[in-house]
Amino acid sequence: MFTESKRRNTMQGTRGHIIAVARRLFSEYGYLGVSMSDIAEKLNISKPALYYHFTGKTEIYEKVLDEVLAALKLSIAEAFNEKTSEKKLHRLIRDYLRFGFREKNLIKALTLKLSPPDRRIRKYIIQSREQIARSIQPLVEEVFANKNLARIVDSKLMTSLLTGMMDGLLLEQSFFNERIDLEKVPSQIMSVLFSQNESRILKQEG
Amino acid sequence: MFTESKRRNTMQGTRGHIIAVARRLFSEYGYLGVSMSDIAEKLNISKPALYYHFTGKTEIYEKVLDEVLAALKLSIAEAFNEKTSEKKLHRLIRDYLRFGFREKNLIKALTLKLSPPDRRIRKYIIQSREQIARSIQPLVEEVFANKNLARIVDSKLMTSLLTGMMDGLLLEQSFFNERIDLEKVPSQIMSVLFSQNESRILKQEG
DNA sequence: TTACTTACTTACCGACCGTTAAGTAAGTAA
DNA sequence: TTACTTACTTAACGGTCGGTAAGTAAGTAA
Repeated sequence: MFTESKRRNTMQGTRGHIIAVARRLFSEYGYLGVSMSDIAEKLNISKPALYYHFTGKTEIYEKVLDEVLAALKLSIAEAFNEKTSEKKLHRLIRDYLRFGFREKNLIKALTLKLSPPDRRIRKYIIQSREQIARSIQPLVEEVFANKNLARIVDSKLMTSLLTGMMDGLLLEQSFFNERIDLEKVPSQIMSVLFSQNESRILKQEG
Repeated sequence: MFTESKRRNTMQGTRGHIIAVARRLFSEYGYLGVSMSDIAEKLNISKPALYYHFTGKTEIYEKVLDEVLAALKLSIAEAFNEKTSEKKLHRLIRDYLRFGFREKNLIKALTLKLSPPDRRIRKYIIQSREQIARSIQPLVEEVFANKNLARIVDSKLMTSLLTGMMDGLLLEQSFFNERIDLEKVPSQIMSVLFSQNESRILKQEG
């Protein structure tokens, strides 16, 4: 029989370790900034061992993206558990920023043109971003509905401005090393985007 | 004497060509995505010829940044020629977005960690970004001064949100290939950021 | 015990990286 | 003409890249 305990390294376990380590490296240094040797070294295994588990660098990157984007989607879904629209959006902003801070360069790196074999990764990222935007937009619409701004800016652009703002903050923050204050900034973003004259939308949620 | 006309390639002329070509390439593919061979090939000269004019890749990149950032600063300075604060800011936003579109990956690429010899480039970029932020902030303050928001969000964060928003839009736009509509978007950004109940701040400027 | 699979390792491949050494044709200065 | 400088070229360097071929120790199945 297959005695799990005596096996020192199971296929699945090692794959998981590789992805976890690669995720940290790619998030920090970007796709071009991380070599297969870097990954292997961090794992204390040989470079070719990586090719036992994956077909190549591209596949590893793809699996890392799978994991990360799944986590982001989950995080967004959870924000919908909050009670009011405002609280939902507030939490979504906070979690998005938190996420973006951890995975700094993972996606950003891919905006750079890549060699042909990596086009499908690009496609995959674009798809994922579209999905994310689509999941945010209804929420923006809700919060946004009864404001006067709705006559000037449609909710799609508004969503775009919101995600843009968040991405931009993350970009800026990766230059200067000040961390975004997740206690305050989400509220302030909401004030800026959605407040009219009076703006006492939100405290923190418990 | 020095007969300029018979000389086929003058030092300065060639340097200028190299920088111009390198600028286009770095803007499109980022620092790591462009090799010295790429640059040389586009110029129809040999790779070592580049080392006659520059000490290395780093210096070329630095000169490209010099040129580009000077252009951006000039463009910002020109925005201050407009008459009202609103028009100034409107034009600044438009020009910033236009600029960012052209130089997509030039600066973004540098958010990725670089090898030690390139640290100074990073430093240089950070400095430049700080300068730019400082030049925008007073304008934000002006437009922002008599709005209620000023009590909730300070002008520094507001500036940060503005540049963040613009950078984020550019980032997003580099994923999907839709161009930003420079006729409309700047006004809409201003509406979102600065409008209170009534928002008829701006048409276009002639 | 024997045959086979799993999970690696060592050694190496060709391509390309940024960079340098050495040579050279053309132009300039005396 | 001679000596020198300018603006390159060809050839090659050591290093690293992503990827592969071949061998191997340990575990499993009969």
